[in-house]
Amino acid sequence: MTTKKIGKRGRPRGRPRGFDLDAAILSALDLFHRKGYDGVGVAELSKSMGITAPSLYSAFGNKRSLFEQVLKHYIQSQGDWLSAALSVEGDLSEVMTHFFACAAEAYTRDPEHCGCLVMDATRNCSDAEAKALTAGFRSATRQLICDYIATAEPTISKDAVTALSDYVLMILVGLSGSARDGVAADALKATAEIAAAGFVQQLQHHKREGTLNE
Amino acid sequence: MTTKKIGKRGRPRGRPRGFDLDAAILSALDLFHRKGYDGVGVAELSKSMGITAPSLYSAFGNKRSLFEQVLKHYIQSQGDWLSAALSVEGDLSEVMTHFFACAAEAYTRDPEHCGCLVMDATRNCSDAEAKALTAGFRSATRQLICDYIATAEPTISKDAVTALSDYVLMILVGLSGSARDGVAADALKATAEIAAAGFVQQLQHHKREGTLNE
DNA sequence: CTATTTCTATATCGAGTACTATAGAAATAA
DNA sequence: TTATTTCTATAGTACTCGATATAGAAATAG
Repeated sequence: MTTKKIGKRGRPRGRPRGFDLDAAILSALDLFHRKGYDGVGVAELSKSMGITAPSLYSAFGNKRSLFEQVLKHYIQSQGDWLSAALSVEGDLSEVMTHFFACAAEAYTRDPEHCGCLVMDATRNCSDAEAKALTAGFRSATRQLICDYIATAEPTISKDAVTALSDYVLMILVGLSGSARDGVAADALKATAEIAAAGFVQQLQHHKREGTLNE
Repeated sequence: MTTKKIGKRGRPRGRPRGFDLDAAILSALDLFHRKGYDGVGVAELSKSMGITAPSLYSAFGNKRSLFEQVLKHYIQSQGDWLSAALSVEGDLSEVMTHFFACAAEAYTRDPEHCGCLVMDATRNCSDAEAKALTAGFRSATRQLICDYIATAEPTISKDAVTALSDYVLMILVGLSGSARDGVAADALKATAEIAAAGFVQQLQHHKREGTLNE
């Protein structure tokens, strides 16, 4: 993990790396998603990548730093369903109902990689810094949802936005955990619909409150 | 873990055990609840119990068997809120709203032991048999809820009971996981109320279906 | 070519994992 | 008392953990 001095022909000075970084990250993502952070060892990671431990450390620093890069890659690739689900047309109730359905679908799409890496990869993890990494991404997700709700429904109170956002995140935790517990895709989708009904009802409750106070 | 031959005075033959079994199980429960199954080692367990590893193995067999006994103790003590919450007077909607509130309260009552042992202790666990133990208790919980709903509302279809039970368990997973993620007690209680609203609405939907088909 | 840089492979570090063989201590029964 | 049973403590099994020191191989620059 040292900075590379670039030669005149654009290539770094010494012997070039003998493996593909992105492929290695994908390989690590596969394992971290299956087994969680503590469930995977460096030996298994390096073997799955087809490289040796020193090469892994040279390329990624350490296990935690590799996990961080895996998380970022995950957000950019698999995590795109989130922003996509919030980009559809419709009022807030419709969008969030669609959003919950998308979550249930995303969390069960690949039976080998159930649930969400951000939600569940560091559960019962002994490494506090690794837990902080996922916590940061969860916090960012919560902020995203907060902003979306506040923009879509400017009339409801800040407290109401907070409560609804907390609820949405709790549902994501529940859907991800249930998916990892083996709940089937259609069953999870049905529970997501019920969860959406709760959101819609609570939102209408807050909207009534808002108009009463005008 | 051998069977003990009882002497004439009711006490076993040899040297009696020098520590309290129940206190040891409580000590193990404390650690398993904090850190999960894989997060605790036998050395830490025995140290916390104030005994040595051989004494632990003699008394409990192995780590997994100790965990099993801890789980059973947990169900009988902390888990009593579940049956208690289902024993109150009221219609199904009222009871389940109370049930969700009780779950949120139970999962945040002790800040040192957030969430539910059955829901979260074996997340990302490498021991398949330990995972099967918690899965069995989750399955029993689901059955309990299934039976309760079917008894309280005999008119709704079997599929509706299944869908509602799946939803309840998903909410428990979400509440437990969120509690372990550090969501505050009052915030979790607010989300539990929204989740209850979803249950009530879906139940009324199924009841309308039921009366239409009569 | 030589010198330099950087990758890779072997082998290993100390610490921790679940678990146990052995011996001694403490209770019992006879 | 002596013999038996069972607990406890020391020490150690073989294994895995994350991480690395060292040496050699392969690419560069000059």
